Amino acid sequence: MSDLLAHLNPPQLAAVTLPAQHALILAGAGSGKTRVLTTRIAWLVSTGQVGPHGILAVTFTNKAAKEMQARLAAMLPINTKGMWIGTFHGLCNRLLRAHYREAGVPSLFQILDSGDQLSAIKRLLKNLGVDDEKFPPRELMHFINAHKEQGIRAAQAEAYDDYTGRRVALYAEYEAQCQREGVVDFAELLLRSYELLTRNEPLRRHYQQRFRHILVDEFQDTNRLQYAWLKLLAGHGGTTPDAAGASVFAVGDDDQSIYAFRGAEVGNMRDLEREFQVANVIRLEQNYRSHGNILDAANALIKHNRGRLGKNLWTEAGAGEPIRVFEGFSDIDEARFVVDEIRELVREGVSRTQIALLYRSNAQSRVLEHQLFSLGVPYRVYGGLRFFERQEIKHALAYLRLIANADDDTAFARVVNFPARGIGSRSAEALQEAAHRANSSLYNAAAGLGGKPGAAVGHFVRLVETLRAETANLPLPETVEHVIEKSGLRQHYLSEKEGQERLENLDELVNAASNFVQEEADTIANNGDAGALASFLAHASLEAGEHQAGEGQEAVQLMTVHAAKGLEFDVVFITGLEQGLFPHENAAQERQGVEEERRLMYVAVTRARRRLYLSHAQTRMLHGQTRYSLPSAFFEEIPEGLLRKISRAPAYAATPPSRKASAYSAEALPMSQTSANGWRIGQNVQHAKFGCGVIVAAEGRGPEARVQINFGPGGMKWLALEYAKLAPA
DNA sequence: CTCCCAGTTATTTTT
DNA sequence: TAACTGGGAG
Repeated sequence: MSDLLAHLNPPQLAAVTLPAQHALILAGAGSGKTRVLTTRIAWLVSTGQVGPHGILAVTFTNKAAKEMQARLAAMLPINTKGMWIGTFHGLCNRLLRAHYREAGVPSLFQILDSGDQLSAIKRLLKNLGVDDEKFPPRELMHFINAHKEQGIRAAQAEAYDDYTGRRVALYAEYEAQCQREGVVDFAELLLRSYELLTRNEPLRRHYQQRFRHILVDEFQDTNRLQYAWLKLLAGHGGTTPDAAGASVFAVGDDDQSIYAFRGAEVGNMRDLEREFQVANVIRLEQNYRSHGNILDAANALIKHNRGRLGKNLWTEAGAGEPIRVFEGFSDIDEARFVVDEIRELVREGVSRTQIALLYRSNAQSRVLEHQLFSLGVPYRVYGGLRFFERQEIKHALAYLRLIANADDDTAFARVVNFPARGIGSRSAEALQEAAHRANSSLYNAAAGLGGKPGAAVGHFVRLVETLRAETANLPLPETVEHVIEKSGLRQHYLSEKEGQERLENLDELVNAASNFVQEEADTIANNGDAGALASFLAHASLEAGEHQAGEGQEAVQLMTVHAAKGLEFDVVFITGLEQGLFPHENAAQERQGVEEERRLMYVAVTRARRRLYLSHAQTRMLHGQTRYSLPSAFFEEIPEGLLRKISRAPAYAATPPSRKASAYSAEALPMSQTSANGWRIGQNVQHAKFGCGVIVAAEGRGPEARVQINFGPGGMKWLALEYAKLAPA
């Protein structure tokens, strides 16, 4: 046990060995947060304060849950499988499977991922004859999820106007449809298990007494429902706090809260402190990742935010290099600089996997990729389609879902005519119609219809029935294999010209099933083969798999700043640091928007271990138009002394820029972009009220003429030339 | 049913 | 610019 606590710094040690009371750990970037969390659990268990049974550890991502699981397995001589360690959604799934009757869901309920949910909503609108122009499915989905994440059911939702009234009604219809089909979306997993525990007192007491210690990772990312769920499990559910409740150990960093846009409430940190009367707030401020200059920059930047819980990172490592700043005259120029610099670093021996290229939005990767590709630098882009989201995989899973639950209309609609078997839109509509009238599932309607609108529908029903019968006693991997074969999926992709990769993925699905069976052997043994299929399907929905994109080993890493959270690299390039892009212009409108952008920048900066580059471009191709921007306001928020402006290394300076000759001078800008009244796009101007800006766009002539100006911190403004008092700057 | 064209739109994303 | 969607034609 003593080596368990060895090498912990004083605050870390204090956090790990805190008595069984509520605690809030403010863990700065690179301060050993995961280590504290796992060591805390290991310490609690190995000192006999609590059995593995009494632990509940919650994370946001499967990756984090797995890492915690693995580290614990290495620290403790016991089987860690008995502990409840997982994501919010994974744990709720577990709860609902265990108590499906009490929760009012079928034993083999299916989980809709966001794509499935969207198709379910589209189908609902079609069935009800609702105009999807007036009620865009995406918007409705967001409306429904936002309500669920606030713990609000359709019955309680406020209809403050006619339009919202309609949306609430659709929310109610959606709930009914899900219930009928025996499916549950992501938000529903949480809400349903929250309601289960609220309404079922014996069950609630059982879990409240069972879990003695609740540990939460990335607490700043919790939404309201997740917080309420934690409160309930910790015994803070009723008006009378339960004396026998669990101790909550929450670890988070308000400065790294970057998911407000999807419902995260940083305020939960303060609420926890207040409502749980947290006496133990511990700050982990010693950073083991970055050199001093990088931390100083991060600290100075984040100081511009208000209402922080407060934290200042420091390191024992030296100051290190200054932060390098580069200004390109175009996005292409910027990319060229970045790639030249990368090649130089690689030549000096830096591993490409230790170089990260970060950007605010995915579209920015294009130019960078182009440059990397043309100079033959291996790279890997994060994001994009993941394994279980690929269409061939979703198709195969849909067949499996129908076997497990014939009422799953989303799965039915997906594959009833895939591979094509002559069930076109008219048969599909007839089916929808029949199902709607009979208030039954598509599958039942199809079975009841017999063979009337063409034998094809009957064929499909029989196919599914045959598949179900034939796979009833097969082990999971064989079931998957069988379904791929007999559904005609393999045949279909065999004859498709681009089908090769899809076939490989289908084979990979069989492998995934084998691995799953092996890993979950003990869990599955209790539930039988039907249980194995259901848990595999849940696994597929809850864990979409790796962001697979060219597993190239020695490759430069490209990703959005969001995707970089939690990662670290020796060398980091933050690109596109321009006003309007980063901070993003849409954020200026949102409440607290700019502060969230600043936290995003803080996350980006603190990814770097040894060297940090900040780059921006004067012009950039955006939505097919050339945009002119000022450097990001964030440059002003970092002490000048930490920054060093650099220009291209002499050897590369000679490379002729392609898009425009002679950079850096406004005169070089194309005259075709000249607007009325002598003002030019790209020109720097001064405005009495808004200060300095750049003309970004222009329209109209004479007295109608308007120009759009990017005023940096002042935002983007359209001004009529006739009235605006502009002066050249 | 499939293919093609025109129109639309354009932060960030895990489960 | 480019990617995706929906509608219409073959």
